Amino acid sequence: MNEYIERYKDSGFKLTPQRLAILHFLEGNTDHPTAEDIFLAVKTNFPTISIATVYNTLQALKERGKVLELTIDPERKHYDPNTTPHHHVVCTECNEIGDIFEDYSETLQPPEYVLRRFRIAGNHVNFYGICKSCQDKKH
Amino acid sequence: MNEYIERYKDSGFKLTPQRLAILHFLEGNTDHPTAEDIFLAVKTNFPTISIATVYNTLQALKERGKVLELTIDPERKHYDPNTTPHHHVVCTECNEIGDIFEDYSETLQPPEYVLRRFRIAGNHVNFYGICKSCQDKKH
DNA sequence: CTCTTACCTTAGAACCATTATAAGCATATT
DNA sequence: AATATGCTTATAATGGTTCTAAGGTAAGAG
Repeated sequence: MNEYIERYKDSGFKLTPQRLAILHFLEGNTDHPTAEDIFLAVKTNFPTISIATVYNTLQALKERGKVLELTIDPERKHYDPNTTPHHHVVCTECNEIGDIFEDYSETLQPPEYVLRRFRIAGNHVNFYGICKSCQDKKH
Repeated sequence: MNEYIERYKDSGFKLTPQRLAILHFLEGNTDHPTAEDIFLAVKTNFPTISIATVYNTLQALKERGKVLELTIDPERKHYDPNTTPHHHVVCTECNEIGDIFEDYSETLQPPEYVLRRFRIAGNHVNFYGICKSCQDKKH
């Protein structure tokens, strides 16, 4: 837990028990949970937590660059504690999201007509497909 | 208008006046409109149209592969009548979306550990940046 | 032609993820 | 101990999207 104290002091981010529980759940999590996923998981150890606290905490983490909000699933937002540049693969059946750690930056150059209209800050690749368990479901 | 009759007969998609108005607005449109954008635009020529009809029509077009639903803007869905493979650039300030017609498919190969878990059907690149008019707004 | 059927449109209600509100709580500072 | 600040919470509000149910339309059957 000292890791957190180190990481968040000076950032005006109070490490309350609720926030520690959320941070602990997110630490190393590669499931790309939704706010509700986080809420339900933390609730088992911390039954009084409110969904509003989850959203508030995610907002604060987002502002501090500690978490990425993913707009990939058309139905809800997902959160990714891995803020290093990487990409994703999404199951078009169940919306499961997987990580892709591959550096495509060399080849992903936006064309001239885009550079004239936008100052580009980053990019992100999504692959779409069907995951194993959804393939199996279709007998 | 005969183009539409040709294009949609046999697909069980009735070409009502409302649908023709929506198709006409979408034809060649590169603005990536939201359902509300479409509703407001069509409403000027067709004041009785309902937003439900816009959503119903978009759903039907989506199912027939005539329109792509874009999950890029965290706030709302956008629709793209251009269904050929292409990519997008998004302004992180105003959510304006631009098209990128560049073929990255050669180099966008998902790694082995992804191919084992997903049957990949496609990919999509988003570039993030700030558009001209938002750059100017920050004086 | 009329009748039937299938599908479409519409207003409004419902839904649901997310955000806002306002009251109470906890902790650090004076 | 008093105060201030920021956090948590339940609940309400918001807003995009979907659902519902009633009526409309037009093509095909008789």
